[in-house]
Amino acid sequence: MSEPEVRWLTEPEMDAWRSLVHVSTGVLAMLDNELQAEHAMSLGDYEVLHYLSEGPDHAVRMSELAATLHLSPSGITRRIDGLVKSGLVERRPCPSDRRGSNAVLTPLGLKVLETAAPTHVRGVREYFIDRLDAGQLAELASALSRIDVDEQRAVGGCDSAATSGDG
Amino acid sequence: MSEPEVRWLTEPEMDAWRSLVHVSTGVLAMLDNELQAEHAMSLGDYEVLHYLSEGPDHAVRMSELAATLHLSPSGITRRIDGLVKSGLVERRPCPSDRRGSNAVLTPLGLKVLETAAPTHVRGVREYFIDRLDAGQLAELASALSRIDVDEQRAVGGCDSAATSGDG
DNA sequence: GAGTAAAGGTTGCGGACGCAATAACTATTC
DNA sequence: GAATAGTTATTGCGTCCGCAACCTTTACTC
Repeated sequence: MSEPEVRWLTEPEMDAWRSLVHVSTGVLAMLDNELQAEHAMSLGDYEVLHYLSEGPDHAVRMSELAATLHLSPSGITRRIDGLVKSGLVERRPCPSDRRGSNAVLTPLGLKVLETAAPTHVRGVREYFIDRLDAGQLAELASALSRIDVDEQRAVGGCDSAATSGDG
Repeated sequence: MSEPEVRWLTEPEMDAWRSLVHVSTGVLAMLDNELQAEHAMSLGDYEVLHYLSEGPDHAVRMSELAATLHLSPSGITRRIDGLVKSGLVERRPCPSDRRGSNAVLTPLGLKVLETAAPTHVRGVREYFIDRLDAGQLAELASALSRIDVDEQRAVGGCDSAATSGDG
């Protein structure tokens, strides 16, 4: 038994795929640059703070953070390490499961998040939202929602995104 | 003069943005995992080979590779370093500009690309293309094409993506 | 309860990559 | 032509993060 026939991508399919990668990695890089320049903060850290701010009591389980942000266990551990060292996040034992930890937003962390938020939101608008009309945005969201990534294992060498790079 | 009024994101706007990031980093991570598992190759390397295969004489300028893949100059240098060490790519001086280098696909590199391509294409279909109908795909491509990332500087700390990086 | 399997989280290690500095070359201005 | 500024690519250094190994706690099986 040999190859079960490859269905190569058509031109429009290839275009759509490349656009998705190019746009998302490009916009993410620009947002990161802006946060870095104006608030000395990475987009990754911003995303952690933002997600914590939505959790009950501003607390989220480490494993949940990792899954949401597509980080490995060690990745989320060290990201939280950094935020703890900066005083933006605290680690607390999880009451219901003594294996686990919660990452908790500190008052300072909330303050920093609120300070950085305008920069981030402005960027998301400028580079993404405001370039589409409401209809396009709805179509795009609907299309993307059909692609439920989390049914599969998605942690691992995220290379270029980072490039896919990757990373 | 204080804040020039932040236009916060509406619910659907936020959804669209988060979906874009989540889907793209997630799909990139899965594709990278598959290439890694089946061909011991990163998605980033695959993308370089693929892009080289489309250049005239299978050659592309370093700076052009960097811009296309959203990598910094040092990033593309070391990625090519690795591919040269594996024998998949050669470096050649650029005839028209003696500062520059071309990365050139070797016969082995082309062979490796062709071997890995079915895995990659199958993944792109499975996780992305085949979950949308033709209309959705066209809408999505059209929407994304409105977001021309390269008008701005997009190289810099591409953090989460790369999500991972999203990857 | 004892024994095994599985899950949550941390650490050592190594790879990938951005930034700053540098070298080589080109373009521009005088 | 000389001087200056800009572009291209590479290297030193530091950071981020995935993998594998490990420890602790929980879940499952008997």
